[in-house]
Order: sequence, then C-alpha cells, then structure tokens
Amino acid sequence: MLKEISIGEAAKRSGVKVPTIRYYEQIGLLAEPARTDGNRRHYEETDIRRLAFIRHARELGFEIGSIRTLLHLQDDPNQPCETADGIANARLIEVEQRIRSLNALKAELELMVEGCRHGRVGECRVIEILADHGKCVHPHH
Amino acid sequence: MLKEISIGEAAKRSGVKVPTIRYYEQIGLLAEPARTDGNRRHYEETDIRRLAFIRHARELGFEIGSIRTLLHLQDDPNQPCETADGIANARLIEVEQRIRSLNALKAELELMVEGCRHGRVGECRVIEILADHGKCVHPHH
DNA sequence: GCTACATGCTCTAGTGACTAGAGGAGCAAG
DNA sequence: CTTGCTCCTCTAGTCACTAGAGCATGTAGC
Repeated sequence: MLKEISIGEAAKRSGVKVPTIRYYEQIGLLAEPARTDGNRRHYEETDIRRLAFIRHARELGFEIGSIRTLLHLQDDPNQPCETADGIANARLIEVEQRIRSLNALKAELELMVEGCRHGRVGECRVIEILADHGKCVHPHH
Repeated sequence: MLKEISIGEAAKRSGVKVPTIRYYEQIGLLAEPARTDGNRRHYEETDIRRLAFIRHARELGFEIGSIRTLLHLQDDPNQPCETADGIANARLIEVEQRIRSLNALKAELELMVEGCRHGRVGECRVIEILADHGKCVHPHH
C-alpha cells in the first residue's frame, strides 16, 4: 500500500511551509485532505502537484485570486486557454511596468549614495534628495 | 497673520492622503499638531515639508522604520551621515536584487505567453509551465 | 438666519498573504 | 517510560494603509 503523506512531508516536497498549507486549505485553495485515526492530515500525490503549482505561481507574483482561476482552468483541460493567457499577459505587463519604475528608482538611489561625501547630515545628499523631490533625476515616479 | 493649514490642505500640498496623515500621527511619525477651537488639526510649513519627505521616501520604497531613522537624522544636522548612507545603500542593493529577479520572471512569463497557441487548457503552455517548475528558463528564482 | 454640503473628528474593522505563539495531543526511538 | 519531534486548533500579529459608521464643524448661497 501507498505511504501516507504527512503535512510535513508535503511541505518538504512542495516547498510550501506547513502553516501555509493549512492556510491554503482554510481559504479553499486546497481541498480538505483525508485524516488519519489520530486526526492528522494526509495527502495524495495530486495535492503535492497542486501545492507545487501554487508555489510556483506565487513565486511569479500571481495573486491568490488569479491562482484560484488558474487552478479551476487546470481542473478542466477542455476549456479554451484564453483566460490563462490573459492572466499571464496581465502579469507580464505588470512586471514590465515594475521593472521600469525600479530602474528609475535605482538611478535616484545611486545619485543619493554617490553624492554622499560622508560628512554631516546637514550637507548629506541622501537627506537632501529625500527632502526635495525636485532634485530627482526623473521626478515622475 | 499666517493662514492656518487644514488637514485637507496639508494633504493636497504634500501629496499624502488625509487618513494617511492621521495614521502617521498615530504611529508617531508626525508630531501631534495644534488644534483650532473646533478641535481641528492645523499644520505649519515644517509639517508639510516633513510629510513630503515621508512621501518621497515611501515612493522610493523605504519602510516606515527606516524613514523614522532618516527623520531623526534630519532633525539633527550635525550627526555624521553614515547611517543615512547605509540605509540608502541597503535599499539600493535590495532594488538591484529585485530588478534581477523581475527580469528572470519576465523571461519566464514571456515564454509562457509566447508558447500559448490559444487552444485548450490541456495543451496550454501557461498552465504547463506553472505546473512544472523544471520547464522554467532559470529554475533558480 | 437658514439650509446644504463639504470637510473634519473618533473609533473600529478590513485588506493580502501569510507568520507567530499558546496550549495541548499523538507517535516513534531509545 | 521518557524524551523530543511532529501534529492539532485557535487567536492574534504583521505592514502600511483603507473603508466605513456615526457624529461635529465650517462655509457658501439665498
């Protein structure tokens, strides 16, 4: 017979922490698993795959709501995949936007740090730029 | 005599929303302002500058804790500015790291979206990659 | 002076996605 | 039998706000 997978095992194999697995169950992202005689959760291989899916999607920055939709899609492989594509695309656009704004930010932080002559706070470029947005390289962030 | 600055005015001029100003007061980032006879807050020019400082720092992604330190430094211009420089530097490193990981992520999302042939979910590249981390371009994110 | 209506006040609770801790039970090894 | 690990439930905390209820105050037009 197949070995039962404990929550700790499931955590190790999926890379999702134990309390997080319980949390996902609570919010209905993962079905309630069967229990042993001693009231402990035990999981199947499909649960591990589902958890790995969730984890990967979270790493890519998808929100729980989007993941919920993606999981519904995965459960029914006959659906057209436009929704999945749309979600991924929206995320891609978000990421591109975020990279642009982080690059602007990086330029500004570099200016601060380079401008700092390690003197007194009174003449510090870091404090100065923070106090006056007009001194930014790209004031439109 | 000087016109008294209401919280709404302060919000407009600093770019920090009214409830957020009250929140900053509550957590001790901004001193409790004087009140009018009718119990309304009124602010000084220095408060507006302090709020603008906070807002700018928040936009640059500094945490409230760091901002608290930066504000203490600003209040005493004779201190050496190493602490300020350290905070800005730490933030710069964070941002650089974040940009790197977002770029990896972008590559992966592009692969997903490009691979999608708009068929059924069963053969969808988006779902497939999410389900199997091994299919990633850079599996180490 | 009266009437709208905007703006202000306090207080509590909610957001997202977990994380931490208390207090207890089950289980395997030595 | 005891030690120590994993597991259970439940509540509350994190961060930086945001939303809403239920009032009080201030201002502009008539």
